[in-house]
Amino acid sequence: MRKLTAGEKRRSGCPLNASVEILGDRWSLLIIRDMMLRGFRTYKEFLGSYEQIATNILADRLRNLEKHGIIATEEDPSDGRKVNYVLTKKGIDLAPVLTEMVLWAGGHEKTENQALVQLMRKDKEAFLAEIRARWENGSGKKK
Amino acid sequence: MRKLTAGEKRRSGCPLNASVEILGDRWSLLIIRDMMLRGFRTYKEFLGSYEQIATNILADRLRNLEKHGIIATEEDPSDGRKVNYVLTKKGIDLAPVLTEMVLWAGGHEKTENQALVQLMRKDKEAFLAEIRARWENGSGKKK
DNA sequence: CCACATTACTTGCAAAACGCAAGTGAAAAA
DNA sequence: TTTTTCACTTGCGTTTTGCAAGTAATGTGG
Repeated sequence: MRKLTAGEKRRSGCPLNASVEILGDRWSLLIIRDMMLRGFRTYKEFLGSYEQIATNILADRLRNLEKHGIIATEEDPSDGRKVNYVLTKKGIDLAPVLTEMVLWAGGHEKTENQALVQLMRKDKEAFLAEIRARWENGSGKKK
Repeated sequence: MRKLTAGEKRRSGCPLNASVEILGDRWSLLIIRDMMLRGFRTYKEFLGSYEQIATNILADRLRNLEKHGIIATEEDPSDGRKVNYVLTKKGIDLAPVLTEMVLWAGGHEKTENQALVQLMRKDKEAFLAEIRARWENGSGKKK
């Protein structure tokens, strides 16, 4: 559990408020999604995602997620220009949050990717177990 | 499932993106929390909540939640000044999302109300069933 | 019945966040 | 060695947020 750094003050001690202060914007969870579900790791990959985040916002969000210990950076051993972003344990633990948000919208809004929704709905625990397994062995990539 | 009204365009069809576009701000989920967990129903009660939302933001967020069919308004039979806000089925269905966000922050951030976190952790399904039951019989209030 | 209180807002304005377009510097590729 | 790629930063206009104050409708006490 990280401490709050100097300037930070929470509006309240409520756990939901903490989540909302850290993740409550239009981009942070989409970045997590791209890492968790699509195996994205680089700035360029995030920029290529369908929702078209702006470059400065992406840089800001990555900084923020790292500051909160949700992602970490690694330098690419084979390419000095690249920065690889990876989920930490804290980041992987957001899988149930993402899942419930997908299920909620999948059931109440007109959305695509109903295949994913069906998969999650059919066996939520198996789905979560697979994500955890993928990240436990380092890569975050599908086998 | 509601249709998108004229001016609205989703950045993508991803269900997570839909959730984030509807609920991804610093206040909407706190309002849902106050309704779901504390039985709040009026503008004044929301204003009195610990996080101190501004009056114009509250009005805007309530409008938005109603527009998305997450809450509904009822006029108070005994007091013509009051407007009672209640969760719809779609709103109640956000309970798992709230729960997972509470559990995540409860486990990874320094927060208060660990009693709630423990309760959710110990038997998540029972907790969700109780919330649904409370709202099924109309009131949303604890017995 | 009349003054005052309460409820649910709206309005105005300053500050912060967001988003687009363009630019930069370091490393790799041609 | 020139060009391309990658991960950003900077400038600037627009939108959102947040504070303070105001308003209209309804209810209450004397």
